[in-house]
Amino acid sequence: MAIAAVRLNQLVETKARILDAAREAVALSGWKDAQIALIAARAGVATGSVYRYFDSKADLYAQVLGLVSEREVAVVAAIVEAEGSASQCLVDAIYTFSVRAMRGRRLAYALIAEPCEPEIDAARLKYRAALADQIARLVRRGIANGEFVEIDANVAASCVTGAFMEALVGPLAPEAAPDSDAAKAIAQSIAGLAARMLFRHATPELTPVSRASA
Amino acid sequence: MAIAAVRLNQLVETKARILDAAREAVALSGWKDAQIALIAARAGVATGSVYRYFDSKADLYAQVLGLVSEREVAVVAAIVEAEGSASQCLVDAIYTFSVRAMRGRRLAYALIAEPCEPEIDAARLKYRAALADQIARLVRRGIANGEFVEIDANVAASCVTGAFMEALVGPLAPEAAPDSDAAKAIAQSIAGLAARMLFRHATPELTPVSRASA
DNA sequence: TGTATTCATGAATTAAGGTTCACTATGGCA
DNA sequence: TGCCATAGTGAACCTTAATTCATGAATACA
Repeated sequence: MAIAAVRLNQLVETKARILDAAREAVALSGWKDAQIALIAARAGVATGSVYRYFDSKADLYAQVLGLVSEREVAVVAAIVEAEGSASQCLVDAIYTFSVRAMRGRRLAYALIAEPCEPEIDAARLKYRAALADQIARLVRRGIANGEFVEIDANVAASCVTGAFMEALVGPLAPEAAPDSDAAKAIAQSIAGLAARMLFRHATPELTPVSRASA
Repeated sequence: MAIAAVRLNQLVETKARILDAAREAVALSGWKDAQIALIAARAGVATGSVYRYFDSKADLYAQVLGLVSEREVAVVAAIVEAEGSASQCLVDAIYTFSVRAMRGRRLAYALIAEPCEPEIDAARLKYRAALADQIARLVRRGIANGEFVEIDANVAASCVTGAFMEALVGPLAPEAAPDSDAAKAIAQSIAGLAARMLFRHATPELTPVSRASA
């Protein structure tokens, strides 16, 4: 039993290694290198082995995208849950998401904007929807306590999500390369703007200092 | 010379027929039917003939996307140029774009959100950029005359463009099917929200009646 | 009418990478 | 030690459309 567990661990580990290799490849040079043979080589396994862990290429990359997305969605979710005004949480969430994206720019670009296969495109839609869901919760809170204008929470969440995602496309593009300070400034503009959509009254401060390091 | 002109016309006409066929096919059932052989049949020419007019499949679809986009960008540009407050023009532009998109829902879905080949994805980015450029002009005007908050016009334009585009994804999806009235209501929500991002003061009326029929 | 040029045809070819599978290696177990 | 189940291997296979091209038809012009 103990040894069977070791064996199971190896399986889990190999799968993780393939997922990692795939993520790294995408983070390094985008979808053009998202080829089974290349990823297998990078993971140190044979091409065929990939198919012991994943049904298909689409499955593999959907899982890669899912893993990375989950992490980002979780970060946003944590900020959404945080205490404080809905307005401030919204600004923080967008700011943090943006800064993190620009920190891992190549991967973020691949996940958000880079032209890619239809299957990956489809997985992206889910990712965006998951993000929008988190934002929607925050929107409802803000509407409930009077901070935000009264509007359909899902429409509002889509608008907010679209706003900051689209605004990131330019800064994330490989030919752009804002340094850390520029990235923070961009993130602040984006967060301030996108959140303004919903504010009933004045704009809150755009200085999400504390949670920004998340 | 006279006859050469006739001949030239036929060439132009055939090319147009292929473009039309491609557009129709996409408008009918999306990118899955965007196949050279199918489009050729639909246009009433042989498969090989398509290659007398287009370098490649990617070229053909880039041109299809370009043609349709140009029209929409032109509509937006006209509203951007129109007299009146920048705020009102912004709301009108977004409203009109949204209503038009939902009127030609399947094609709009394909152009905006449907998972597709990387080459088409790439063409989409240009389309969005062109739209954002128009919005940016309006943003500059609004900033100049004090209607809008002072903010980088390009970032702002991206946010606005992203906001309404993303908000349209849901309503445009094939499984959704808002009727004409519902579509107008959605368009109004979107336009009102997206534009609010920029307003320095109060929200203007969300009743872009006159230009909405454009 | 003859001929050169251009255009159209669509079956055959190509390409590129995803997927399979017959075989081998490994490690647990009696 | 020998056997079995499970994991690994990677070259060969397939699939699916895009693309080509040898051939034929049509047109302009002398």
